[in-house]
Formats: sequence, structure tokens, C-alpha cells
Amino acid sequence: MISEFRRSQLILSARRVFGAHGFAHATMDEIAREAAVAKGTVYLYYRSKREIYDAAFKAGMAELEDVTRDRVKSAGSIKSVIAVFVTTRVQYFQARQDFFRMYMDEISSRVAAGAPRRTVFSTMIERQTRVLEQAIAGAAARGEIRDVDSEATALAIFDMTRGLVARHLLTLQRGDATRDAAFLTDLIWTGLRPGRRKQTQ
Amino acid sequence: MISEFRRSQLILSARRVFGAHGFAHATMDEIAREAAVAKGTVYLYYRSKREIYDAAFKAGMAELEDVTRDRVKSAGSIKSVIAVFVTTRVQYFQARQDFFRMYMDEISSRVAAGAPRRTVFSTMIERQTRVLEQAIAGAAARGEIRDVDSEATALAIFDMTRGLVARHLLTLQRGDATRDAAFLTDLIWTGLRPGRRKQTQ
Amino acid sequence: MISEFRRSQLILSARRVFGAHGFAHATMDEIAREAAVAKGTVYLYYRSKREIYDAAFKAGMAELEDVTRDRVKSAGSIKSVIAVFVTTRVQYFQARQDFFRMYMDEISSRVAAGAPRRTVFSTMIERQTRVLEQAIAGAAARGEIRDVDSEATALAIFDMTRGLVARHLLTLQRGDATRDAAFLTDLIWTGLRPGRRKQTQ
Amino acid sequence: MISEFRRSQLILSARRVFGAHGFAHATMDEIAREAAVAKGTVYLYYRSKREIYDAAFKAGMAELEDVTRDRVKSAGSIKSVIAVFVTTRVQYFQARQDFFRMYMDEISSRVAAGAPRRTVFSTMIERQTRVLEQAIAGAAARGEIRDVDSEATALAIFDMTRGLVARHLLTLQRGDATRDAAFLTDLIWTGLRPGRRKQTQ
DNA sequence: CATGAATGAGTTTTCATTCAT
DNA sequence: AATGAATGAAAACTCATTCAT
Repeated sequence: MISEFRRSQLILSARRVFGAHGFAHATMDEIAREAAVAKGTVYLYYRSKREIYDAAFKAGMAELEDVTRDRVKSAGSIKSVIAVFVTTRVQYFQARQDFFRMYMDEISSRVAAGAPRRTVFSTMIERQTRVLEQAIAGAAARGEIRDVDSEATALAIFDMTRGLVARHLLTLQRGDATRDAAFLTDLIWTGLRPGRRKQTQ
Repeated sequence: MISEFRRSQLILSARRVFGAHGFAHATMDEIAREAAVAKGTVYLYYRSKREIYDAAFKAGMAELEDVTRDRVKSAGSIKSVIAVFVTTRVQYFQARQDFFRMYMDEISSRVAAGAPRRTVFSTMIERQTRVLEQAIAGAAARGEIRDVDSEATALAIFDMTRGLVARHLLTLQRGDATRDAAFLTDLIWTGLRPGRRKQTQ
Repeated sequence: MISEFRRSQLILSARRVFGAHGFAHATMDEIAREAAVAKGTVYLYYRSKREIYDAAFKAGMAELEDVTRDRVKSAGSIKSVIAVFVTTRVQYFQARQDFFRMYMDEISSRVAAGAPRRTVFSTMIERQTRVLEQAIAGAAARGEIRDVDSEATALAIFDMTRGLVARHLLTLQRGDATRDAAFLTDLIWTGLRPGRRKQTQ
Repeated sequence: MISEFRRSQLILSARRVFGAHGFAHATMDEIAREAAVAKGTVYLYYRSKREIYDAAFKAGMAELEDVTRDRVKSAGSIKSVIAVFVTTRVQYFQARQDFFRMYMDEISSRVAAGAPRRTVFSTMIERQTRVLEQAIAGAAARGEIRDVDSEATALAIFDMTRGLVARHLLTLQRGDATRDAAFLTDLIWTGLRPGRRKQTQ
């Protein structure tokens, strides 16, 4: 349908503009220009700046979730799951840098808002770690890795991955994202694999 | 004489307001109101919104750096260094939540800007990891831990710590920050301690 | 389409407001009110206060130049040229008093600025005297008048004309502007016509 | 008296600052700084920005009037009176450029105000021409010059002189102010001296 | 008398949103 | 559906003026 085309065209423009300037400094004018429509037209599809922002963010999150789930599903061992998880996200964000900027901005504004608003977004973010968390929990149950807090572990991996991408964008390092992802995987894996004994101080 | 008291009073108000709304959405009006002075007064002490923001951010970063360095210095083993590093930062950020919000916002806006502007801030952030990085490099040299990329490892710890704090602020989880910090330390330590053999795929 | 009508309507309002208060004391609010549009609308057509001021000033200068050139062109003798020059300007300024006020303000602010900034405006002002100067130089060459510094003479006529208009505006004298213009012409003409002998001290 | 010293010290600073920036852009802060006193002190001597401006302007006008009257008084022939009038003013303004800028600004703002407010200033300005006007009227009565409108003539000389100074300030021409003054005197004198016959069209 | 920190009204400029065509 | 001109609420910043010390 024609209007469906318009919607996604607008979403793409919005991603570009929000990614480049952040929510506050993005203008509806630029989004419209980017999409080659008149400003009023944007309002035919989205009721407000917030709404098109949310739509763009949601679209990116959904895609990221799909990609992650698909790829993780086809992974075998837990070590491979972790590797795939990290690599997939790093690659996705590298390819969709605009979206990654929105993603970072979103997190920071949520932290700023301070409200634990259990919104659609919180839920989406949680679903992203769920996949990983469950894989870890399963592996721990099967004794493939030592017995760790699966949620905390999943979130740690999550955080390291995000930090990795952010740094690559900041320093404009090119190319070795994969190598860094491998490093992360190794570090985590070593931290998780079943030890000879429980380690103490 | 332009009082030092006023300056730090304003810095505190600014931290609160910038923390609550981020740079873009914070208003000078609110900073003034928060400090219980007239708007013009703020401009007597700081020439622009940017300037008071920078001052507030810089003050927080400097304090955090000092606290971290002091505490890390008094730590003994590398395991203890990591534990102290993580715990110190988690505690500091928990106590200065407004500053943490500024900190997150700063990172995300840098990512958004996309420019690897080597500013005072970049330098400050780098100095923060430097302490940890050097400790790791030293430990690796002494064989206390396995031979890892010290920078990448330090940054990973950095990222996990930040993520931890962010999550606690978002979900308003109270109290177990210390427990989570311990978990992180353990995870990392297990990932780093010298293994029986080099692990391969 | 950004209408040409709006543009000139705004120029007229701007002329009125800048004329009444000078650049510094004029407000965009008043220009908008005068044009019966919202303040934001002004910014759709002109990017800044300076820009609409320049546009208004330039428009007046261009018109004045055109009128002067046309009328002077159709004058015959040098005496007639001077008469036409003075009269035309006096009449134009009387009809466009708002513009005259801008004109005065512009000169005084240039004097205040002290910088001999060779701007579009300086050039326009110079073009205004050029016409007269060349007529005088030609007449002198042909022996119609005595041999004087044509530039200094043209500027003197220029200054007297401006002073005349200013005084009429200040004292609100009505009607005798033409008589005064005639007096000026006579004074100048007597000062210029070829004498019996070169006059010395 | 100490406070009299302060007053004139402030007047001088005011002249400098108003001359450099015009009324609107001058700040009380700068005037105070220039006079090396605190801002509040200025208000002990002058109740408002307007008041110190007026005082500074008035002081300059009074001095100019005195100088002009003294010099003109000692001149003999009407030709010499004109020469002295022009030269004196040109020299005074060249030496007191700050004041000249105030003077220009004042005229233009008066023209802008449009009101024929018969203020102290109008009176002062009139007194300045009065000297010249009376000399011309007397000379005409004695047959030294032809029978002209003495007021209009005085004002014309007035205007040319002002224009001359303004141009020198604008173009930063140095040195030939005197030569130009001589030219003006000559032009006027030729225009005024008794002719062989009444000139007609 | 002198100070200079504090005030807050006033100004320019931006931009999300509306609505007549 | 689409347009884009118009709107006006905000927000940063300035500076004359006041007043407690």
C-alpha cells in the first residue's frame, strides 16, 4: 500500500536525522526534507515528533531483535551463542550507525528521566537480553559453564558489546570490530567455563 | 568578590538540572530557580549554558578520578584492584546519580556527534581507564593473570560497570549494587586468572 | 511559494520601524506587529534582524539611486543638473521619511563604527554622488563652470541636501522644502559659475 | 571639590564609550570600567544612562560653542568669519572624534524620533548657527556679500562642515581636513560675494 | 561615598504544530 | 493525500538599575 511505503520511508529519514542530531536537535523540517516530502505530510503519518521518533526507534529495535534471535538460534554450543550474540550486534550496529546513536541517546535519556517507566521500550530491551540469558541459564543447568547468575551475566555481555560499538564509533576505528568481538567472547568464555574447583579469594 | 560558594552552589544546581533533563532540555531558568537566584546571576558566574555544563561535568569527573585513583592505589592484588575499581565507581555514581546521568548523556552525545574530538573530556575519560589498564598490564607482566590485551580488558570492565549503574538507576533497584559489583569482579577475575593451558575453540 | 508580496510588505514595515527607532532600538516584535504577522513569519523571509534591515535599506537606496539617475539624465545645463539633483533628493526623502531616518542612522552608525568598511553600502553611497560628480567634472571641462574639485563639490552639495531634509523633518516645516532647494541651487551655482577672474584671498 | 572631579572624569569616560558604541550599545559597565570606578558609583552621580549621556553631550556642545564663538569673535571680514567657523569646527571634531560620533548619533536619533522636541539640545544646536547667521546677516546688510537668506546660508555651511568631518572619519583620510575646509570656504565665498549683477536663469 | 553582586524585564531566534488551499 | 506558509510558545542571553554592606 502506498501509505505503508511512505511510513517506512519516513522512518528511514527519521533514523538518519535523529541519529545525526539526537532527539532534541533533530527538526521535523530536516526529516521532511530528507524524505523529500512537505513538512505537513510527516504529520499525516505521525502525530508528533515524539511519535515518529518512537516509531523509528521501535523499528530498529525490532529488526535488531529479529536478527539476533535468528542468528543465535542457529548457534550450537554456549560459547558459540555468546560469540554470535556479540558479533551479530556489533555488526548490526556498525551497519546501522544512525540507529546505534538513537539507541545510546535513548538509554541516556531514560537514565536521565529516572523513572522506571515500564514502557514498550523497556520491554524490548529486556527481550534482547532474554535470548542470551536463557541460553546461559540452560548451559549452566547442563553444566557446560559454571553456575552463574544468568541475568547478570547476560547484561554484562550486553554492556560490553554496547561499549565496544560506542568506542568504535567514537574513535572511528575501522575494521577490527570483529577482532574485539572475539576478544570479548574469549574473556567471557574464560570467565564462565566450568572451573576445576570453586574459586575463592 | 564573586564568591566561591556561589560557584559551587550553581554547579550543584546545574548537576541536578542537567542530570534530570540532559543538556538540550535543561534550561537556564530552571538552574537559576534550583539555585534560588535570578537567571542573570547564573550568567555572572558562567558565560553560557555550555560553560556551566562543562564546569559541572568537569567537577564530577575530577572528583571521580581522584576517588578512584586513591582507592585503587591502596589496593593490593590485581583482583583487589578490579574489585575496588568496580565498587568505587558504582558507589560514587550511586551517591551522585545526577552526575551519572550527565555522564551517560555526555557519552551518548559524543557518539551522536560522531566526531572523535579530542577534547578535555576525552582526555579525562581516558585517564579514568588508564589507572585500571596499567594495573592489568602490570599483573599480566608479573604472571598474576593471563596475557590479555590490557586496554580492551580495562574498557570491558569500564563498560560493565557503567551498565550496572545505569540499570540500577533505571530499575531503581536498591541496595544490591554491591552484590552486583562483586559478581562482576568474580566474572572478570575468573576470566583473567592464569589458566592451566591456553584455551582454544 | 514564499510570496514576493510578503517580502515587500515586510520591507515596508521594517522601514517604518527602523525609521522610527533606529536599528538598535527597533524590535522584531514591532516589525511583525506592524506587518500584522506573527514574529516567526518574519524569520521565514529574513534570517535575522540585520538581514531585514539591510534589505530595507538596500531597497530604499536602490530606488533613490534610480530616481536620481533618471531625473538627472533628463536635465540639460549643469545648473539644471544641480537643481534636479537637490530637488529630487529632497522630494524623495520627504516622501519616504522613514527611509531617510534609516539613511541618517546608517551614516551615523558608520561614523561610530569608525571602520572604513568597504561594504555594499559604501559603494551604493558612492554611486549616488558619482552621477553628480561626473556632471560637474564635465561642466568644468567645458568651461561652463569654474575649475573646481568635482568630488569635493559634489559631496558638499550632497551634505547640504541631507542637512536640508534633516532639518525639515526635525522642525516639521512643511511645504517650503522646494524653496529651500532652490536657494541651495542658487548658492551653489553662484559659487560655481565661471567668474571674471580667479578669485584670491 | 572631589565630586566635581568625579563628575568630569565620568563625563570623559562616557564620551569615550558612547562615542565608540553609540547610545544603545554602550554599557554602564564599560563606562564605569573606563572611569575605574564601580558601576554603582556612576549612579551616585548620574541617575540613569540617559542622564550621563545627556551630560556628556551637553559638555561637548558647550565647549564647541565656546571655542567657536571665541574664534569667530576675533575674525575680521565675513570671509574670514566663514573660514574660521569651518576650520574651527573641523579641527575641534578631529580632536574630539568621540564627541563627533555622539553628535552624529544624536542628530540621527532626533531625526528618527521625528518629534520637534524643543529641548535643551535643539537650543544648543541653534545657538551654534546663530553666531554664523548673525555675521552673515550683518555682512549682507553692509553690502559685503549679496543679499541672501542668512539662516539658510548658515545652515548650509553648517551641514557641509559636518559632512566633511564625517567623511574624514569614515575614510580615515588624514591631514587634508584643512585643505578641504579651505575649499569649502572658497566655494561658499564665491557663492556669496557681491556679484556684478543679480544672476538670473 | 563607594562597591559590585543580584535582579528580571526585554530581545532575538528556533521550531513543533496547525490549517487553508 | 499533500502542501508549506503561518503561528507563537520557549529559551538563551544582556544589561540598566538597585541595594545591602
